Amino acid sequence: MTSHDNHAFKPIATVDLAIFSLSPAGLSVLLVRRANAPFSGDWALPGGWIHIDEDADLEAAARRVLKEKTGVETPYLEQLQTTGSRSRDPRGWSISIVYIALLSADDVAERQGGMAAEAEWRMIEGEGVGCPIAFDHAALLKEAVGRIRSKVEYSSLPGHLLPVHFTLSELQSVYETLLGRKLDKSAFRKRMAEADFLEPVEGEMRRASNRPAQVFRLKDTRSLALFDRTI
Amino acid sequence: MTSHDNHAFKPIATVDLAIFSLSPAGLSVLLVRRANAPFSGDWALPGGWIHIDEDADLEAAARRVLKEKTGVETPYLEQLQTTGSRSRDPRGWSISIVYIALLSADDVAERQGGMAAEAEWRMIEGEGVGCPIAFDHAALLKEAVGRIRSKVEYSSLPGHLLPVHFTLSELQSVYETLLGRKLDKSAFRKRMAEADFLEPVEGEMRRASNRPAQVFRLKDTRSLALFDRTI
DNA sequence: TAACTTAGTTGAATATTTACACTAAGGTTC
DNA sequence: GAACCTTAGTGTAAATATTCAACTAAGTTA
Repeated sequence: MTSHDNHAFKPIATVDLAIFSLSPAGLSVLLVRRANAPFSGDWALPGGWIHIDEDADLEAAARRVLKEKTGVETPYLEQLQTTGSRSRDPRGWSISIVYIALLSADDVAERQGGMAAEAEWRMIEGEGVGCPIAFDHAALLKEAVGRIRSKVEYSSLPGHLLPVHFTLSELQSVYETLLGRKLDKSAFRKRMAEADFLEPVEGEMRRASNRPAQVFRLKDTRSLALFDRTI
Repeated sequence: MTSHDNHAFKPIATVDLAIFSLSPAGLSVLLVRRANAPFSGDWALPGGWIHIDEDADLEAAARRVLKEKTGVETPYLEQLQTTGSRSRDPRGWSISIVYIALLSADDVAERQGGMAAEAEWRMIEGEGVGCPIAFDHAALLKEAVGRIRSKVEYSSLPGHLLPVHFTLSELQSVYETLLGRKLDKSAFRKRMAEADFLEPVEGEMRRASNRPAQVFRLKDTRSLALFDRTI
């Protein structure tokens, strides 16, 4: 290519994932305990090398890592950002391509067995988890949490954390939990209707000791719907 | 680290830039002509290897490339996305970290000399330039143009393409050009005032054969202001 | 069957947006 | 220098959207 071709820099490159799910009190992220140096024994975001033979592209690598750690194959997945520097890994100049994955509560419930050993869900408190984590993963997690909280304001993001089937009241409740404030029921329903990302599951009603509620599902589990305005 | 440590994959990694400026009819992007294989002689987004000794982190690498190609040191710079795949470069599995840079019209005017030879401004028409470009750069450019057009709707982005000093009418005109539609003057001025990213240059007025206009500048040339709603 | 609970809708008061007209401040023309 | 032209900048009334809270609906439980 250029004169640089001879000493073309090949960095250490990993794909790391901030995998989120919903716990009753709010957002949780999946952490794994590192088995080897550096940071052996510390908690970290799950990640791994790109497998040149196995992975066709970056997103495929992210899906592979996700499947290895959780057993889940069809999450909502989006690229967050890439960090790279001389100092973030003691082994040398390294790059991390970070993805955000959102797991449906159904996936979390079903795949308890498929979870990697030494993996653990940790509640998000404020901008991160309460304990130190390896590398610059605390900063990456902070970015991820910021992106998620921001997108709750103007997208269908919370719908991707619920079970496949849910009611409007359940959806509203997740928005309220993630936003940390109450929403008006009628305004909320109007926004959801406008954004047009839900479809009723015909004939399915959630029954309790009161008026039954219509059950809905996402029209598209692979992409977010964006609102014209904040919720 | 893990058993992968022995065959830790080290991809080809470059930092590539979509450098935008304003021409009278709209947005332009800087392309360079490739001197070597692959795609020798083709136009491409400017980019380069990471210099392990010179660059502390990815953004530093992007700034270095930008300075080499344009002479500009203080642009607005933001990371767009990272692509990586087996097939995007014939030399093997490769990664490109793509940045968007916005150049002030003053920078473009002043640094005509500092520009790299074999570099050229190309008008954006629709989603890209009218001619084929190397690698997957057409797709990257399309993403970059999409991000820019989207951010015009809810941010101060167009202000970073103007000369350092400008009037509100000039700013509105850039918004209109990039959006492809006319805006209401009074609503536009209200948005700008709310967003609070402009400061008047005291005593400076743009004079013509009509009422003089107050001259403004950005309060912060390194970051975008985001609006509460679309413009 | 009355009471209770949550689902889902309606509507009046309030705030925001939009469209457009208006005033302001120069230079230019005659 | 007065009338006129052009663009800067502001004001306002009508239309639209949001907010807040009450209302009706449909089930279970006592």
